[in-house]
Amino acid sequence: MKHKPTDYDNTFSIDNVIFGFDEGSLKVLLIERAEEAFIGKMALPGNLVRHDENLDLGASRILYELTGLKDAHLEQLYTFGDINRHPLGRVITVAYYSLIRIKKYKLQPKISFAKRAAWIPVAEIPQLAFDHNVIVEKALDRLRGKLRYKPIGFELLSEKFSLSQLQDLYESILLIAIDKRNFRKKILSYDFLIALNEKQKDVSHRAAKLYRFDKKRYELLDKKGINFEL
Amino acid sequence: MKHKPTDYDNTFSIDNVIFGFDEGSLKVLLIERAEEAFIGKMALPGNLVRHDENLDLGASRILYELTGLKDAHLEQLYTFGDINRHPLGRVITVAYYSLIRIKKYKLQPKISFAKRAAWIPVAEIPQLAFDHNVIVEKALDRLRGKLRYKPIGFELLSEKFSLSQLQDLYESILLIAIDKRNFRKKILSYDFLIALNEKQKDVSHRAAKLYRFDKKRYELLDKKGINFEL
DNA sequence: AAACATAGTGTATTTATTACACTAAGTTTA
DNA sequence: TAAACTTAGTGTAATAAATACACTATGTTT
Repeated sequence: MKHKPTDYDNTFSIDNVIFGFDEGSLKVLLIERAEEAFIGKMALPGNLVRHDENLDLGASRILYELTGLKDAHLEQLYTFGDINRHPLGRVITVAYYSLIRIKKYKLQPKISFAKRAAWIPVAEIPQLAFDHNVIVEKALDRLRGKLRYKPIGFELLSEKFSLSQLQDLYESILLIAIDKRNFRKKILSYDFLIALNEKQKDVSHRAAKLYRFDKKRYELLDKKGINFEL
Repeated sequence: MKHKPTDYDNTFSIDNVIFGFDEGSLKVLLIERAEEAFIGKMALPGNLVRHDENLDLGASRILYELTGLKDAHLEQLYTFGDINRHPLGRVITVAYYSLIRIKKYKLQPKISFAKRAAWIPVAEIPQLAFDHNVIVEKALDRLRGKLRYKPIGFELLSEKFSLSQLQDLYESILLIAIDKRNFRKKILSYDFLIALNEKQKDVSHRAAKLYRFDKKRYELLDKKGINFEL
């Protein structure tokens, strides 16, 4: 196989899979590409890493430039490097993922590379550029695995949430049904949820009590060797 | 920051963390480097990925060339890309890991890049080239996490093993003590261990019954949603 | 005031985990 | 050749965790 060098040969890119949860369903942050390759297609917010930039920092920068999001607490997911995954050259991409509260942020691309950014329900993801559908699947697997063993669901809900909202989140991401009483018993038994003196507003039925997740308490339990599991 | 191009700039490498278990302790496969950088230092078996080579295939090829090992069932671990991790240029490395039966293979480097290959107990790993100590730590974390939730311990033991050997393995990798009766009860309850009509030989005490892991049975249970957990 | 929607609560049963100590089968030693 | 040694192998009771299950409470809308 002959090697015709291009600007894209032997480059690294980063692609971010950002999950949010809104209106009862899990969503992914996608951009519409304004440049080749795959111009006009939806894609994960990703771009080339700079020569003088660490991967983790590159991931944050790229996410910010393409969507306006900051402080997303990105975690590395997997690296995709098939020979022909990029039409313009040999580009391997390191995928990162993160969970965020959708409502806290406004989407606003900072560079023209992205025409727009939007939250798309996981069930409605179209065919994406490159191997990005595969990357999203991998991220979903990871999210589902992690959700069971780490108390990360809260990162997707607003600061204050009701137990029913939390249960909904688990049920809709893991695609399982959970008994209400058992769920409450279990999640409260860990003692990392703080009941607030506050209720839901603007609901047309009995308002639910609100809770918040106390990270410090969780870390204490974790250090003691008490492992969360739903 | 100015960019002085070198042969190593913008290249990808692969580093393999291969675990084995022998004489009651966990070991890692290391090579002695015969080329720059870090000539003479111990390192993980790793090298640059070819331009026309997928990452997974590259990992197998590199492992074979440097150690003689084949069919190691490598799994991707993590990608390390700090700017200064490689003294000769910007090289990001994709780490893979695998568990193998030490006794089944003979170590024999196929190219001069590696002066020799050797199994080194995890507790005695010296300072390695590049960021390879960090990579080994990451692989250890992953191994420990996985050992608890997937029946992978068998990949480190010979085909036929006794329950005590298996328990030893868990205890020495996870650094915990396990009750003998409870361990046996639990591991046998999963029904994926087949008792053989065979006993240990060449031991100077009562010989233990041998078992083998039945992968098909495990996969059946897994499909039924029965999750292994030690 | 009745209908509606979601919040909130307890108990009994089943299943899993833990703690715990002796006998069995071989080998080595005196 | 018997005693000492080494590791294999086994069961039960007590405790803790998971499950199954249905009604009342609180507020809103009609």
